[in-house]
Amino acid sequence: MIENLVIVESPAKAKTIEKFLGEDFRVISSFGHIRDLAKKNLGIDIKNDFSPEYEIPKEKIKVAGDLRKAAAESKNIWIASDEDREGEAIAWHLINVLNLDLSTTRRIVFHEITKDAISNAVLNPRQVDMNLVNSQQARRVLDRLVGYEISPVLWKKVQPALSAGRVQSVAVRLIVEREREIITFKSESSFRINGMFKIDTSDSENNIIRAEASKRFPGEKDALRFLELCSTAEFRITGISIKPGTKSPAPPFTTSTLQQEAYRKLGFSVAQTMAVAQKLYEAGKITYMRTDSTNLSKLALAKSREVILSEFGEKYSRTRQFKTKSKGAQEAHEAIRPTYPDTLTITGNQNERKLYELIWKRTIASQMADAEVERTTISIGMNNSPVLFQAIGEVIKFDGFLKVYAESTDIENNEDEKYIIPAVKKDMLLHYDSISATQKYTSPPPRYTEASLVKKLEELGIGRPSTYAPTISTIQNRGYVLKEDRPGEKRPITVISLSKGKVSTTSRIESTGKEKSKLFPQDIGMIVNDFLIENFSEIVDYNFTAEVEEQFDKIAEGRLKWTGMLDKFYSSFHKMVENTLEKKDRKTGIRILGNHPETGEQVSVKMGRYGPVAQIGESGNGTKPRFASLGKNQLLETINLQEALNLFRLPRSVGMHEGDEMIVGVGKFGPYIKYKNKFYSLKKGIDDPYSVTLERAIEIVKEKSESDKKKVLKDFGDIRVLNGRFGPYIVKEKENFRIPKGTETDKLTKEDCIRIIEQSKKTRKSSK
DNA sequence: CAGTGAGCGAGCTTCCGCTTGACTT
Repeated sequence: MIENLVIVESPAKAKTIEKFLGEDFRVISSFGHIRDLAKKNLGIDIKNDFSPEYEIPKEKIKVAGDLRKAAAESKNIWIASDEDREGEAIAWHLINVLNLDLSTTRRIVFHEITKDAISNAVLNPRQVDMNLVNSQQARRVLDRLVGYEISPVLWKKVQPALSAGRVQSVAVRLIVEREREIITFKSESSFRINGMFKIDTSDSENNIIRAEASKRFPGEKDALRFLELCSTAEFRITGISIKPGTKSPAPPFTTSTLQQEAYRKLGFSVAQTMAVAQKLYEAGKITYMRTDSTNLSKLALAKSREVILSEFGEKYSRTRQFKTKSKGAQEAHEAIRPTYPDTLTITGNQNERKLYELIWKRTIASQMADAEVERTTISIGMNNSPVLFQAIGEVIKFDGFLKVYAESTDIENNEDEKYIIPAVKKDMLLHYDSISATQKYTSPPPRYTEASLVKKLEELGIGRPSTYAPTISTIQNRGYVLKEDRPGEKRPITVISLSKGKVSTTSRIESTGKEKSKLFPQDIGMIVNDFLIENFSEIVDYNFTAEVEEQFDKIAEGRLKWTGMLDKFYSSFHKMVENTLEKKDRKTGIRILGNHPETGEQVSVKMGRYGPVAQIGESGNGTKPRFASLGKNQLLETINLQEALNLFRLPRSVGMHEGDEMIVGVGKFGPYIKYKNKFYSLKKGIDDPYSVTLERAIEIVKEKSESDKKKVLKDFGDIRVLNGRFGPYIVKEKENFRIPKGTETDKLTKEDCIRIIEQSKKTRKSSK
C-alpha cells in the first residue's frame, strides 16, 4: 500500500517532484488529458442539453490502466494537475475515470516546483471547482461543434478532407488578407537625401557628420534641383540636442516569444523550437516550455541575482517582476527559464546549447539594470533652403542588460545607422563632402513567418501555447498555406550625387521582394477563407475567440450556465450551417478571364479536382473544353488572360535529335524535357520551358547522361554501386543498402556487395 | 516521378488543448 499518490500532468514534472517529497509519496503522470469527446461522431447529445459523450482514446488506455492500478494501491490521492481551465478538467476526468473516493481525494495546485511550494500545496487541499470544469466543457464542446459542423460543409461545397476551426480558420484569414494587401499595394518612390559633411577639426579620424535631409523629394527633377541648391549653399549647425534615455530589458520568455526569438536569432521553425525545448525540459535544464506567463519564481529571482552579482557586479542587478500582458493568459506555469540560472552553458547537441543559451541570456537580462544611452541630434541648416539635415547619434553610457541580451525585431533592413557624432558647436560652418539623392521605394506589408503569425495570434488571444506549433502545421498540411522561399526581383533605381560642385546621375540595380521561410496562401486557402467569410462571418471574426472567452470566464465564476451559453450559441450557429448547405452553390473560385483571341472561346480559371486549372471553352453543346494546370506561384486570383493562354503552349516539341523528338513540358516536379521516354529536368532559374531551344535541350540531356555515368561506381549487372547525395550506396532491384563505415568502396567486389545486402536485410528484419 | 478535368457512389475526411512516445525513413 502506498501512503500518498500524487498525479501530475507531465512525467518530467513527476520525476522532479518525487525527489522533493518523502518516501511516503509516489508521483505519477496522466500525460495530459486522459479522456475526450468521442472521436468518430459529434460526441455531443445536442438535444439532451449538450451532454458530452466522453471516451478514453486508444493511445490513453494504457495510461488509464496504470493510473487505476496505482490509485487502487494508494491510501490518499492528490490530484496536482495545472491550475487552469484544462487542468481542472483533467482533475475531474481523473476522478471519474479512476472512480476515486472523494473523501480521500484532494485537489492541490502549485505554481513553482520547489519544496516549499509543494509542501504548502499539500497543506491546502481543496475540492474540484465544477464551475471551472464547466467552462472547459463549454470550450471543448464549442470547438467540436464549430469544427465538426463546418468541416463537412466544406467537403460538400468546396473539396473533401478540408477543415475549419475557431483557431486555424483565423490563422488562414490573417495570411490571406495580408496577401491581398500585398497584391493591391502600389509601390511609390521618392528620393532620400543623405549628406556627408566635414568639420574643421584636428581629429582627422572623426571629422565627418552623416546626416539625412528631413524631407524626401517626390521626383527626380525635384531632387536634382535640390542638389543644385546644395552645391552653392552654406551649411551651418543650427541646433544640438543631447537627451539622455534608458532602455529596459524584455520580459523572460513565454512560448510565443521564445518561438519568435528562436526564429529571428537562430532560424528555428516553430516546431523545431518546441522539439528542442522539450528535450531541454526533459533533461531538467529548463522549466516548462508551454506557458503564457512571464512570472519568475522567488527562487529564480534570487538565483539570477546571485549570478548577476558574481558575473557582472552589483550595479548590473535589478530584480524585476513582469506582468503578463497577453490576452486570455492562464498563467499555470512560470516563464521559460533555466532551471538553474547558475548553469551558464550545458552539454547537449548544438541546437540544444544554442537554445539554452538564448533562454539563459533572456532570463538573466530580464533581471539586469536598464541601459543608459545618450541620444544626440544635430540639425544642419542651409542659407538658401528651409530644408534641414539631421544627424542622429547614440552613445551607450551604461550598457546594463545589453551586456547580455538585445531583443531582435522583425524589420529586416534597418537602415538607421547610429554612430558617434564628432564634437560640434552651434553655428559652426560645415562644408559638404558629398550629398546624394537615392530613389527609395515604399514596401508592401511583410508576409507572415511562422513566428510572426504566432505573435499575431497571441495578440488576438487566439490559440494556446500548446497549440501554436500544431496549428501552423495543420494549415500547411491542409494545403491552405505554403512555407517557402522566393528569389525576388531586380529593379533599377536612380541615384543622383553631388561631389566637388558637380551633379551626376547614375542608375543602380537593387533587389526587392526576396522572401525566406514566409507563409504564402494557396488557392484552396483563399477559396475556403472567402467561403467562411461569406457564410460564417461570426466564427472567423478576429474577435470571436475573445467574445466566447468572456463567456467562459463568466461560467468559471459561476455567473453563467454552460449549457445555456452553448444553447444560445448553437441555435444561431446551426442556422448558418443549414442555410449554407441548403442555399449555397459549390465554390470553385472561378474567374472568367476573357475570350480566346482566335477561336473566341471563353477562357476561365477555377479550382479543379486536382488543383487549380485554366480552361478554354465550355462543356456542353458537343464541345469538349481543354484544360491546363496553373503553374507554381500563379494564383487564381491574379492570373491574367495572356498567362492563362500561355499554359496551353506546353507540352511542346522543340525539335528532333538523333531521330527522336524532344518534348518540353511542366510536370509534378517542375519543367522537364522528355526524350527517348526518359525525363530530364530543366535547370531552375536558368531555363524557361516556353523559350528553351533545341540546342539547349540537347545540352541538358548530355549533361545529365554524363553525370549519371559518374554516378555509377561499380556495375555488376543486377547489383550496382552508386554515388548518391550521402556518398556511395548499393542498389539491387530498386532497393538501396548502406555500405558499412570504413569500407573501401573502390575495392568492393560483387561478393562483398552480396554479403552487405544479406547482412543489412537481417538487421532490418530483427529491428521489426 | 513528369496525370489527370465521365459519372456514380460507398466510405472516409474534421475541431482545440493537455501531454509524450511509437511509428517509419
